[in-house]
Amino acid sequence: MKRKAVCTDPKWAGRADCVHCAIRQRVLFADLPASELNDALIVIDDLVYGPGGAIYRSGESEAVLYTVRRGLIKLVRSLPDGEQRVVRLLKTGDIAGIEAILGAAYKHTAIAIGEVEVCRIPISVIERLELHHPALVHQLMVRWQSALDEADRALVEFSTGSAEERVARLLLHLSALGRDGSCPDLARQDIGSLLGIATETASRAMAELRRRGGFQESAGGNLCNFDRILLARIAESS
Amino acid sequence: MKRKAVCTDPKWAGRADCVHCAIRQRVLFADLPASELNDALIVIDDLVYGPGGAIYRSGESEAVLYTVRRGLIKLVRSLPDGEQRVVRLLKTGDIAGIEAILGAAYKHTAIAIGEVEVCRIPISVIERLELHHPALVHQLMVRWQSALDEADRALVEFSTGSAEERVARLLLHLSALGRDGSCPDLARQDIGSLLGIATETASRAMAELRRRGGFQESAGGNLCNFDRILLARIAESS
DNA sequence: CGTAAATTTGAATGGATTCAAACGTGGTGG
DNA sequence: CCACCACGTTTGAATCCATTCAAATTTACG
Repeated sequence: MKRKAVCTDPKWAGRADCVHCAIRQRVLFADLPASELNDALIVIDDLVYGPGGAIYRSGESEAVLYTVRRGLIKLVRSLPDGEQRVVRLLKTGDIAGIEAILGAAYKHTAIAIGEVEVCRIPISVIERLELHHPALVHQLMVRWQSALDEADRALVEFSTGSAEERVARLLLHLSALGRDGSCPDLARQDIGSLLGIATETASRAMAELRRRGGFQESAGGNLCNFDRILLARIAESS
Repeated sequence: MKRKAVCTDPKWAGRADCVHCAIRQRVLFADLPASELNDALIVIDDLVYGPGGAIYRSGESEAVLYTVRRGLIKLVRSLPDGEQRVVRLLKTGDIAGIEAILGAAYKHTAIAIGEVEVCRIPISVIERLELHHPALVHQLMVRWQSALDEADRALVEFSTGSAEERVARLLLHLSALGRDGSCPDLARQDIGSLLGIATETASRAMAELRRRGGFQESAGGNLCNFDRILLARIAESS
């Protein structure tokens, strides 16, 4: 119901071209032969979401999963009392909504941070490919495991220690994502929700780390020039 | 190297008997025919660990995973600075060390809380059964997903809000595990490490909840008679 | 029964939160 | 083009909750 006729959907960027995909070796179909992919990609769409755009919402079930091609996605989960928390961040190559494979409703709401490009892959494609390619099953397991690793990281690194330690660990993590050593400047509210601290506390910690030379901000509003040694020292100074 | 000759290992309780297993419908082999299991169980051991016993340790790689038959296991992860945190608890039917399927080293240290009985399943058994039974693959995915759910729960419910809220949520969770409405009285240190609060804070919060009638303690040192309505109200009183 | 370990309780400290206000910035409309 | 508003960020100050250190108490166990 979300999907309109192709040309009227502002998010639609085109049919996917898995065979020539620039990040193919990083995604789910890494181990599949090109011949198999041609059949699949007729139903795989390439979508672009703007900042704050919702890829899917908690409780929906669409029988679709998404591969992140570009940008950063936050997975948000709500507490019964209305408070909500960012559970983890998804980067290029990660999968959003993997629980759809099991027929389950989405467990989180997935929101684009900045501009995000994703591939929308129906579960039916996975199921069809799965039959003949055990490698895909293995890839799925790898993805599940790395989601689990990230979840554990969120708990151990981002939810333990003082506010400054947590922010330092987050910056170390983010700065290691891209290859150019820069990373988007997250909203203070998102930082707080991810680290389990108040927005103001996140702002204070960021200001303090910048003042101490832990990082700088580039023209495009990105963070750069991280002093990883300094940040690492702060991150472990319990 | 940990495994001694069968009869000299004090943990060894016998060969597994999957076909007649009392919790078979709750474990990994739920969907497999009995005929297949007979071949497998010759290498599946039934082990019993005492309180504090280590099923495996972080960094080891044994090509073995474990099914929890009885008791509670805590998965512990250490921070670089030496501090350690309980990442999540495993209950009857859960799998410990599922990452071994991917050939990875164990990501946590698994410690028995109270007496714990587990089945020790070599990965080779999984791989052999996997070939002919897609249902097992599906079961594995289900397990991975539920581990992920539990990890998210640890973050959202156990690592958010005031100390009292967290303890109330933990008690609600624990009291829902067994069918008799009782649960083991966790060590205050474990509660603290699981909820990200100090041991003393955990003790104070438990005392306060007991004083308010949130639960009582039975003869066996277990907790019982939970006032789930009261606990739920406390858990959501942000 | 006696020692070690865990739990509980107390009091002081400190860090994070909260409430408020000031500041900067981007966008809209006059 | 500028005024103005909305929104996010930053900063300040008071409060509160959790931590920390310490000691008392209970429990577990040889």
